[in-house]
This record gives sequence, structure tokens and C-alpha cells, in this order.
Amino acid sequence: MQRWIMHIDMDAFFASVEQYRIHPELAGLPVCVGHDPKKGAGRGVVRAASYEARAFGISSGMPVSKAYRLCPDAVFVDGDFSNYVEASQEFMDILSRYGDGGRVRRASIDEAYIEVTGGVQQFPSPLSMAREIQRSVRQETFLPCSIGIAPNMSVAKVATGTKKPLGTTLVGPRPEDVKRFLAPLNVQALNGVGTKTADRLERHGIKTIGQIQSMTVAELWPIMGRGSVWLFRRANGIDDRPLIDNGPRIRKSISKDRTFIEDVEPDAVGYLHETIRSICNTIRERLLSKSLKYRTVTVKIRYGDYSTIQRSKSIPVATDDGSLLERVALEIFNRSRNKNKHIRLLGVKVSSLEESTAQAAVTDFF
DNA sequence: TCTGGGGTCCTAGGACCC
DNA sequence: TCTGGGGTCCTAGGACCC
Repeated sequence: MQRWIMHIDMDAFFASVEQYRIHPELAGLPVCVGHDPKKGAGRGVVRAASYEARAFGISSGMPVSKAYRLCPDAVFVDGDFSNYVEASQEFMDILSRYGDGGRVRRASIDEAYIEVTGGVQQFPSPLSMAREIQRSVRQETFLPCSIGIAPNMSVAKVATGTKKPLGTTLVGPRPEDVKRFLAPLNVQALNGVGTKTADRLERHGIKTIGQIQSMTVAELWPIMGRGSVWLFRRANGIDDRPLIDNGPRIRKSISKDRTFIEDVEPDAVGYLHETIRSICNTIRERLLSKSLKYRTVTVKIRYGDYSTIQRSKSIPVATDDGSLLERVALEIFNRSRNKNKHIRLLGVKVSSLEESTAQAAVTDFF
């Protein structure tokens, strides 16, 4: 039987939640989710831009100061993340009705894969099934999404990106159809190829996926080393990973960063320490609210020149002790930082998380 | 023109143990 | 006195993603 995978991706997710679920009065307006640009002086980037905002050249990841210059009339919303989590859950629940075996592979808060090899038999065509899913998502969550359909996950993801918003794109099923679809695209269209890999390939004159298709693994090896096989297969649309439901989200780490409004002088020790304490306190609250313990503490320091270090320390037994977190973080900071450099950002992360069991909670209580 | 904040996964070396 | 190979944990860093 012909295998079909769908990749479903919400369009301008955070911005759409603001426009269609939280602030309906913003529908049709240029909306940016991100920190207040403070008339161009704010630090921070756009986390999502509505399609109306994109018409002004604004895109996600762009500094809010630049977005403000491009469109001073845009509405900037510093959204509440829990609204996005809620919308995401509704979205994933809808997808589980359509995926074979109810399976959904969540890729991030706003995108997922489902296998529809079996389910598609109930529809005139894969595309008509995709359109029905799109309608269900729109009706039940009020949010727009785009869908890519292909014989495997890797190609389905690339397909989705070619037509947005509210696009449905089918690629395949024949391998030659898949290869022809991929050939003209930039290498960065492949999920897993970022700027570093793209730069490396370009230094060898490789810009398109088609150019990789015309090479052998052996020819790729001097450029990509052990990544050659992976890249060769993705470029040729080969991906036989089974679609496995990744279940409820299991958090691996909790982190909090703070970028200073202005870089902080290295001798402002009291202020730097106070910042770390404050970040630790936020993390402690999040640990408590999720009943989690940590075993590893990592401190991140970004200097004025944007160079960044991370230093970590593990303790033998998981704990939710907030004052220990503070002590460990301060100790790491004091011994790791370069005392001659201005500091742009400080961050603290806890990982090696474990659930606080009911038993442990009782023990702590007494 | 300046680059957030939240994550995940992978690699690789050293310590340590068997 | 010199010596293996495997496994796991810790740490640091890199790359990538949304």
C-alpha cells in the first residue's frame, strides 16, 4: 500500500492565537508577538508575525526594533504562553482523530506529523483528506494551518513550507516525483540543515538539493563527513523512519534567560548576583508548580561581544531545593565568568529532571 | 542591523568502574 | 609492569528548531 504522511503546521501560530482566539479585534491587523519595541529602543525579537505584518517585511526572529521601524503601526503583543499551550493541545487532539491508530508525532508546539496510509482510503484523495483536516482545525480552534502530504516525514515537512498560509501540498508518490520536487530547492529547505551546514556546502559550490542528488555519498564525504549518508538520503527524499507517537510531552529542562537593557559592567557584582537570584526564584516556582526536581544546574553567560559560555554542575541526588539552586548557580557564575567583560545576558537552566513523587512530597511536607 | 527565550539532540573527551 | 574493551556519567560545546 502506498504510504502517506501528513505534516500539519499552524500558520503564524502565536500571532494567530492572538488574532483569532484572544483579541478578535486584531484580526486583519499587522500583529507581532514579542516584547514592547519601546519606539525602537527595545531589545528582543519577534516571536511570530501575522501575515498582515509580514506584508511590511517583518518576519519572526527579527529584532523588535527593526520591526518597529518597518511598521510603527503594528500591534505588539507580549503574549501569554499558556494560551498557546491550550490551543496546541486542541490542535493535537484533532489530529489524533485522523492519524492511523490515533498516533500523532508532535514536532513542536505548532506542528505535528500523522500517518494516513490507512485513513486516506476513506477519502477520494489524500488532498481531500487534508482539506477536511484543515476545515476541522479552523472550525474547532479558529486557527489556520497548512498541510504537506508525502510518502515520508522528511518530504512532508518540506512540502508544507512551500505553500502557506492555508496551503495543501502533495508530493509523490513516485520517488522520481519526490526528487523532482526537491531538486530546485535551497539546501536549507531540508529540516536539519541550518546556516552552518548551508555555508559549508556553499563553499563547495552547492546551493540546491538537486546538486546533492547528483553526487554520491563518497563525493559528499570530504564536505560532510559522517553526516554524508544522512544528507544524501534526505536530499533524495529517502526517509523510512516509522511514525511514532511521542505521547505527552516530557520536559527535559527548564531555563530562564535575562537580557539586560544595557550591557552590565563587570564590577557590578551585587547587581549580577541579584539577577541570578531572581532567575533562580522564577525557576524554583516553575519546578514547584510542575512537581519536578533537578539534578543539574547550568549557568549561561553572554558577553557584550556576544560570545557565550555555559557551565554546569550536577549534584548526586535530585532535589527541588531553591536555596541550593541559588548557591550552586552563584558558585558556577563566580568561578566561570570573565571578570573583564561586560555582560549582555545571564541564564540559568535546570536539567536531569525527575518527578517529585507523592511520597517525596509528603516527606518534604514533614 | 543586531542578534530573545524556550527548547532538543548529538558529539567527544575524561573519569571511573568492571 | 603493562595492559584490553565496554559501559556510564559528567561536562562543554555545537547545531538546529520554533
